[in-house]
Amino acid sequence: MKQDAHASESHSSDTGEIRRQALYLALAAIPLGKVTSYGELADIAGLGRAARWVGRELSRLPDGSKLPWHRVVSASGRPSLAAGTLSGTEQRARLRAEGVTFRNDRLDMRLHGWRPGDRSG
DNA sequence: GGTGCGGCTGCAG
DNA sequence: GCTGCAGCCGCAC
Repeated sequence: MKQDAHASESHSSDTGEIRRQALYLALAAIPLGKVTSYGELADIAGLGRAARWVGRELSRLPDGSKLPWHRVVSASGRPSLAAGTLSGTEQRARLRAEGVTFRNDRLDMRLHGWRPGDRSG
């Protein structure tokens, strides 16, 4: 059966909110010292291929957020943020602080890459 | 309700 | 390994 529209007063953007929370949950699930890609994170959150949307949401996160946004990098293992930017520098600093080693502005996804069910964490 | 855009991704050169 | 191009999904005009 289908629920009537006026039954859910927050129908205007509840789906978007749920997706956002799913994203936050998936992001919070990334263990320390591990990283994941935008596409992977989107898949984990059940968003499919909405990798770009993930990146956009991460950029909208407040500075005081407890979420490990710095653990999200591109699939190639390179931070999407430019090294010259403030956020880019902070991302690299946080990752290195967690034990992630960089090599030529890139990290080893085979070593630091995380996926749901990974026993490394 | 259609169009454009995005912190991406995968493939080809 | 880097650059260029097309595909994808969801959000903001």
